[in-house]
Amino acid sequence: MAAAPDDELVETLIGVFMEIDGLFSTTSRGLGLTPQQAQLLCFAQHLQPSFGELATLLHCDKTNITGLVDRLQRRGLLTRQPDPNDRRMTRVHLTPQGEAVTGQFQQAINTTLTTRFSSWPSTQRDSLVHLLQSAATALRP
Amino acid sequence: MAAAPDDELVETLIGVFMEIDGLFSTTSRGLGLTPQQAQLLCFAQHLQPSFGELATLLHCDKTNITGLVDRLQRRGLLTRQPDPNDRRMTRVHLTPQGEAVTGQFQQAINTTLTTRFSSWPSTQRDSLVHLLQSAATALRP
DNA sequence: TAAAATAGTCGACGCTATGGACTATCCATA
DNA sequence: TATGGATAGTCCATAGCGTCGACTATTTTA
Repeated sequence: MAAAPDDELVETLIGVFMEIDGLFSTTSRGLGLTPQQAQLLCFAQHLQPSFGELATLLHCDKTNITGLVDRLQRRGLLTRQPDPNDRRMTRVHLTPQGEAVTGQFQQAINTTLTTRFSSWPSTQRDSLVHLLQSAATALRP
Repeated sequence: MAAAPDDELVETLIGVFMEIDGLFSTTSRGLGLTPQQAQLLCFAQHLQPSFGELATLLHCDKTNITGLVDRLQRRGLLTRQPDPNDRRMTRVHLTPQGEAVTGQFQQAINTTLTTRFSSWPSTQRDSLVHLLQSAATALRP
């Protein structure tokens, strides 16, 4: 492959991406959720996002959100709440059951991820956190 | 959130993951491919993977690969080749046209990713590469 | 007040993903 | 060497994802 330095950065970034992708898929499936559903629930946990906000957060069309929310609402994990300030908007609120399963998902991700890094010395972990924070802002255009 | 140090690592990892996820989606869509199709083409570029290998690489069931390959074959981007050593297996080979579009995809990812990091000094880039390589192996169970 | 922009919904269409049943092939080992 | 078990791919049915275009209701702006 004879990777140039830049290609090496790209390559490792994608390697980490694919590992986390797999972790997200298997973890959400284990809880009876699709990855998209799990991601939506995580976004709805602290904000009460509107449908349009969910569409931009999930990088998809707004018409997709309708069905996504329908299925999660049918299972009692969230509710539609009208926005008091703008009657065009609908906001998504998690039910207690939705909070529970979202917490389960996050905890599962958290424990597998932290156990994977448990052998790392804290100095190495700190420098990775620091570099990843810069990388995340660099990646946002 | 008052994140503990470990939660901070998880949080930044997921932040980077989601940015790359969005980049993959928009880039593949721009070339008329789904993200799964683009990923399959990338895997088929240097190896000639069997269907089962593709299934594990893409973290999905083998029954899914049949249709995925069907659609890419119908568009002339790859061919099915019987394995000479094991007549149960079918291997996937890219056509020249498939090589071309795969190269376009990779180059698009590559350039946007490297321009995002263009302002980074090379020492910082090197240490990120080094840490990410360790992280990728740590993430593989 | 009329025109333009925004928020969500619906229907049609194709792609993704799984599970179960099926065929063909390979590989033990009796 | 036969036969039983494992493996590789396919097909079907079903559910979910994702987009586009058209539509209604509600703001916003001119």
